[in-house]
Amino acid sequence: MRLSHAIQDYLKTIYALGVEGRPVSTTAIARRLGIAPASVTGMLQRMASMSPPLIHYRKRRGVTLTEEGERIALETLRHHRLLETYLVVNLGYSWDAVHEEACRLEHVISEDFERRIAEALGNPERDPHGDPIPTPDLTMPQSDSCPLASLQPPQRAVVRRVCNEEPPFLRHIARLGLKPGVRLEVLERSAFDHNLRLRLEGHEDELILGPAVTERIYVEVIS
Amino acid sequence: MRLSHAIQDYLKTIYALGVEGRPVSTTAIARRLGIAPASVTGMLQRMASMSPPLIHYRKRRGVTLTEEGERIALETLRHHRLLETYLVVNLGYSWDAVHEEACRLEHVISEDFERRIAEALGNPERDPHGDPIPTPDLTMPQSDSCPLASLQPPQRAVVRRVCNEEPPFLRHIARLGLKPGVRLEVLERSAFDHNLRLRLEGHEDELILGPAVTERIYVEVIS
DNA sequence: ATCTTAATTTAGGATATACTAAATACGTGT
DNA sequence: ACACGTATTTAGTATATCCTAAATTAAGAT
Repeated sequence: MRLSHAIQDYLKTIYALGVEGRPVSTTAIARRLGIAPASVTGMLQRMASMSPPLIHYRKRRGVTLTEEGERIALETLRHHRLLETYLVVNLGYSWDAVHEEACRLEHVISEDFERRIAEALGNPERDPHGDPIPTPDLTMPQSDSCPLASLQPPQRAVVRRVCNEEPPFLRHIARLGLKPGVRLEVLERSAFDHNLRLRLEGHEDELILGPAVTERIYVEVIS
Repeated sequence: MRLSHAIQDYLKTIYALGVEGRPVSTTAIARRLGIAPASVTGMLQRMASMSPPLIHYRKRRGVTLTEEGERIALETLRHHRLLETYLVVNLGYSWDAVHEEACRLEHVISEDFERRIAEALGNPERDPHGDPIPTPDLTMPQSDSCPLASLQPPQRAVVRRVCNEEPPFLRHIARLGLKPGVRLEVLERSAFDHNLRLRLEGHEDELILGPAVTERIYVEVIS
């Protein structure tokens, strides 16, 4: 049975908000999707009473995904991230412009289309922002990156992932040269504002970044 | 203002059925879209009363497109045919598999996406079936092809266009080698069933085709 | 234990897009 | 001019997805 775009978006959202199986609240979903909480309640009730059910719903306790719900969330996420990658690699989009386009395309492409772009890209494991792409059998590649914000001088690390889809943020990051794959060294962490001073590999000048940035950038520490 | 997929489909259909400005009937639209005539009436009324109106609607007389309606029909058709071309040329689809995929994608791609695939393809004027692709300023390329069915021996012609999207039909045509660009010579036209006997350039054996096929294949006569 | 506030759900509507059944208009042949 | 069959429209419903306003529940503070 073909599910609606709206439902696919709900599932993606619940997947994204539900770290380690903890239930996701109505309000959190509403905020993320930009719709009224009351509308979310209605939809959650419907999704819980479908067969098979897409979510476990406990009144006023929040929701978690069923196996079926997670399957569809991952399917949609795979579409999204493969599309983002394809748009950048094969159609010359800049990385800040792909999210919106992929959000619309992800709901309508066929499994055939998915397979073809995956193959054209060489079955990538990461999209241009470094987000892991669910594999064809819908398991999410794991990685042990941590927020840049958690590093201490003089640790060195590689940028792995930028966790914010907003175009202005992404343009800012790109201008600084912080794209996935870039190596960096933390020079100083200031006490109260938690700013980080760091140097990027191959760059002369230093950067100072606040937590609003460093918490969104995930890195892998170089031992 | 962004129009719904449904409305875009109605406009495409009215465009396709409305040869030389003649009004299109409710029933014809319903048949083509596979929905009930009553549903079409409702939608046509809505489309006629939008601002700007998308169609001229005269009760029980049928509808024609307004300038705005035609603009959107052509825009959608441009999307559709560029997508079909892109799927065949850049993603290796066979020509009988692209219609369905393009029907879903055409409603969600951005103008930016349109521009990029057009450029990647070298701004083609025809899709894989030979259908003309509206230009970026939304004029439809004209051509003077005619149905293969209208030829008489010993006329010679080039296949230009196959006017039927059904995958089995397209597979049949491809198996015969009748793709756009192929030259052929009409050897005989039989009197009552209007079968055509013909030979394709570069093929040894002859073909005999009935009107169900020859009326769907458009050719340009070689003088 | 109660009060207050924030989160959530219920109730009642709106819109877009379909449906079926019934009513109406049109065009053709007599 | 009329009657019949076909095309079309109207009327009344259904579903999906959103909304706002009001009611309810839960959780933390006094």
